[in-house]
Amino acid sequence: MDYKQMEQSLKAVSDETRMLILKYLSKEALCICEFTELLDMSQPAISQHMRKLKQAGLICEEKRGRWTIWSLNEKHGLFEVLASLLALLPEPERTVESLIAEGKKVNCN
Amino acid sequence: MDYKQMEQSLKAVSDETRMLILKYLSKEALCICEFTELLDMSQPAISQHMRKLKQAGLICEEKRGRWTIWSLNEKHGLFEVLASLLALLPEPERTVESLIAEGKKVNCN
DNA sequence: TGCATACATAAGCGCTTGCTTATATAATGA
DNA sequence: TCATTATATAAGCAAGCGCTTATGTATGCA
Repeated sequence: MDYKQMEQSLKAVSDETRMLILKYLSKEALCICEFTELLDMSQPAISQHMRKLKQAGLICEEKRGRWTIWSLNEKHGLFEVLASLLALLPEPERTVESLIAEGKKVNCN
Repeated sequence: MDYKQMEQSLKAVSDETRMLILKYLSKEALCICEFTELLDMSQPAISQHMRKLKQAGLICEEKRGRWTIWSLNEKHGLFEVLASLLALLPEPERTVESLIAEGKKVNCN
């Protein structure tokens, strides 16, 4: 891997919001509207973070109906390192389980 | 490790110049004036990169005479991850050996 | 004592980042 | 068909980044 590529990938990761997004995605695929709930952030803000992660090749999108489902790209050259980084981080307070309990989890299967 | 701390550490790493500095330091301790030669950069620019890496706790300084000798902080929580990241990067074109050959390597022992 | 060396720090400047608000697009459903 | 939903995109703006030049500080040496 060259320096520029690693720089771009690490810059994409080194943001608290995006680290949270990646932490959630390390457990399950999610869509934008779920992140706006989980992170209590505006939809454009989340969309822009997703774009940055996608440009770095760290996540994949899959359009399904109105939703775009995002997941970690396991084929990224830094996937293993990323996984060990995410493992060092605590579980976020707001969980996907609590979303389900509140009936806010989208069912896009 | 909390999110803010990892964000600060990764932000410090995710810069091409600083990745090069860390790559050199993964082999041996060096001082500022050697980096100005190795990276062909101004002294203040290097000093400011060092300050950023030090604030993130990634490197240690040791004052010896007029020189400040910098080395990797092996006790940093991300040291192992950092080492595996640096291992993925190619050797820089300009080597410390070439500095020695040109008589530009400082001997501060 | 005086000058050179090694380094730190500060101000300034152009560029990037991450949010906001506003708007566009595309799919779904009554 | 028309409103709703999910998402993308654009413009604008404050804050941060990385360099420059200028200057301060401490050490070593003649």
